Amino acid sequence: MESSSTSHIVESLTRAIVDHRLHPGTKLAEQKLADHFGVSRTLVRQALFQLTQNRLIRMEPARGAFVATPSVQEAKQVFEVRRMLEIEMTRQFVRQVTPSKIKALQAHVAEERKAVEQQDVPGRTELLGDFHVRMAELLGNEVLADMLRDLISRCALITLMYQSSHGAEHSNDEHQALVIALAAKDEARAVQLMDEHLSHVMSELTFDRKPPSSDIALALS
Amino acid sequence: MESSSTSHIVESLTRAIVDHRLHPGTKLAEQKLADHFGVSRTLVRQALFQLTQNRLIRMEPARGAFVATPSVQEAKQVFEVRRMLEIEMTRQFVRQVTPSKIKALQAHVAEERKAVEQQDVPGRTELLGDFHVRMAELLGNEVLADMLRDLISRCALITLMYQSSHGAEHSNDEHQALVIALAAKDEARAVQLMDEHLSHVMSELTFDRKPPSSDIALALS
DNA sequence: TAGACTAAAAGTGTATACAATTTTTAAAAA
DNA sequence: TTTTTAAAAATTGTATACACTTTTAGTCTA
Repeated sequence: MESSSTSHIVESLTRAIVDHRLHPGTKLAEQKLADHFGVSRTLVRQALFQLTQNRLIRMEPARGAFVATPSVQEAKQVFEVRRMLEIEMTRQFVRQVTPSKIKALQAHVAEERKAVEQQDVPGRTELLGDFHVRMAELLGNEVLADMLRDLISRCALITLMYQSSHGAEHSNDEHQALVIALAAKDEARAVQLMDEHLSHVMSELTFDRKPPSSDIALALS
Repeated sequence: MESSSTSHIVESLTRAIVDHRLHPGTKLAEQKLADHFGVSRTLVRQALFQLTQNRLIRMEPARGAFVATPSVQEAKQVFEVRRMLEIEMTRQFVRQVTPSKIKALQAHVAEERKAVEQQDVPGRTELLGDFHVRMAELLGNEVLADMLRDLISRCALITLMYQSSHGAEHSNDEHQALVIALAAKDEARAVQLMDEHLSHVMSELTFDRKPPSSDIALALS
């Protein structure tokens, strides 16, 4: 397209994977990516190595890069780690909640609702994930926010592989209920709601894989 | 040295940083690293980009790579995230504890003690960190273990920047006490001990920076 | 001596070249 | 028709080349 650099490629590919335009298992041929971004393979390669660290792709020696296909076990563990982080995050949030933070979350939930109603699938996926990152940011913990961003990106992959029914409006409702509990400073209830929310997202996964598809040129256009 | 590849360089540099042979702020000149590893800059560069993702190094445009110098704020946030993860990990550990898992942890603590007594500084640092990773592994959550590995690597950097008194034997004692509580399936006490342990490690940090040093050739030999 | 300017040296950012490996294609054999 | 084999094409892994930027060293000036 235009001005680039490794990080631009990383972001673009991440976005494509999280938005489900690139499916698990898709081969990421270096030259094709290089052509698409208008750069040399060198830069593409650097980007791919970075994405390897997030577990969004895997590289097989001499065979190239593929969009990751997380196993059932990995999927469960990712959600388990999210649960660990977010339960404690919720506790802390309640302890240092302020009206402006509640307002920020309410505004976010409203945006979610709009995206759900308009059936804006990529938009609502992003917003539903961002809710959790937003909580971390409002808590003032950027390290936590970064970590959750990574985990949620992986969840987007997992969701695509294993999700049968997409409980989008359901998640939105649960976010809303959580914000109410946070505003009421009801720690026990907030924690319970967050726990149930994550359990619920996870319980909607059906652990029988579907086969992946594979056209990278189209996905990135 | 010998056979290489990007991941070998990543591991070698990670090790050097975690073991305090490379100090925060040290310039990582690409050609020097390339010469040291007997490869071209291409591979070094790929490794550096990967290390960027772990926050072990930072890259400044046109100025090169440096060992990261985490801010006070970042340091506190890293420990906070560890606390979140490890408190919940402790809860779960108690719930699914078995004699063989306790044995494994006891063996680990014994190794720690040996390293502390022999004043094997790099060895004890690694072992004291690995205790936490080991718990995650015994819990069967590899995703969690990976995440803790990264966080603990960052803690090694932070420790070097901000730690005044090294409470190595103290940490070892706290690990030992924790294992006893785990074995007794005393959830409340185990969680409390883990919480205090992390608070304690963090409280030993003195947040007034020291200046970094800088010879990479020596550090890697 | 200290500061500002300039030229040389060193270092980073990107593309390209080429060897080694894998994948594809096509032909031959069962 | 299916399987095997072999050659060709495509792809990855690594090194090198070169433009551009930053750093360094030295010279000139105040």
